[in-house]
Amino acid sequence: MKNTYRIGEVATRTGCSPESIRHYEKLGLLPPAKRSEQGYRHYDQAALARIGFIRHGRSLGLDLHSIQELLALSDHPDTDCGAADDIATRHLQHLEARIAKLQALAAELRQVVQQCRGGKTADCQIIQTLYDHTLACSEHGCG
Amino acid sequence: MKNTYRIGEVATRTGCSPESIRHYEKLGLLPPAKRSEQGYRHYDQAALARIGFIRHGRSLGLDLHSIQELLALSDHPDTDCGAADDIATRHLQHLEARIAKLQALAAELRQVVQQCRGGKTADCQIIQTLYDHTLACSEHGCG
DNA sequence: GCTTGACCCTGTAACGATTACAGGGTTTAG
DNA sequence: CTAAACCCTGTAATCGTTACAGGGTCAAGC
Repeated sequence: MKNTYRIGEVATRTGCSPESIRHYEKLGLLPPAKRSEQGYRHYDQAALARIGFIRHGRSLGLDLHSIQELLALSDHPDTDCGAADDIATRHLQHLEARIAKLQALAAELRQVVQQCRGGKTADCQIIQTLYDHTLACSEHGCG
Repeated sequence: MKNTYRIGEVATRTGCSPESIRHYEKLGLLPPAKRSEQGYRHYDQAALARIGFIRHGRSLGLDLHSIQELLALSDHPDTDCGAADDIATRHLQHLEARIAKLQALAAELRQVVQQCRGGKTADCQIIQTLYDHTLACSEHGCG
């Protein structure tokens, strides 16, 4: 059981590329890593946990700014939890809005695809629909 | 009824910013616009229709590369319609996959948010869950 | 005539998160 | 001793859009 890891091993353990880890450090989500005499970054378990935190947040679709806010809250255990709840709830609403929009898009695209009866491009209903604004934009206010 | 429009008027008519129009031209989705003596771009009805095509494709979530392919097909009316169908179908599948992923994310995030009971950050379940990989990653293979 | 504001032009950089280099040094295994 | 695999920094690419900077053109109003 090693107590420190170089960036490559951290990458394999966390599923986070070395480039991303360095990027997080540059952005301030990670504190400057300790360096060996040759300048190699070394990470301990706490750093691994922090990178895992970031990765998990990213896998939930949180942006790095939100994750940074959550990390800042985590670094100050005495602050109120409501701020964290706000960030997560805000993101959840953002997600739900995006899902709704994508579903509307998919429904419209499904309709467009179904209109295709084969044949030549000149008669293709997919292309015709894209040219004709009034058809596909009628159901939801696009543009 | 004018027969040509300057870029600003095209922008208001199509809902596409002048910057984007110039960008589409640089990328080759639009042919080089005719210029006035002073170098101002001028557009006719056909160009307006083409920009509308692009905008509509974008509003459906198509990327500019796919739109360029569709425009190329549209420019060659004798080609087979199947290629257009492929592009649209491929994008639809892409959309559906993204929706499914976002829904899984939202479900997980909803669960995380519900665990928050208020209080101090030190006890916040939102932050704890982000630190703890095993909890939230169990349901779908994240990472 | 002269200024003000609204246009237009080009080229470049920013956004967010990641990836891919180039160009160089270090470690490790054969 | 050498080749592969690793590490470093810094820069540029990706995607589509927006925002500049720095300059030219044209209309209306004084």
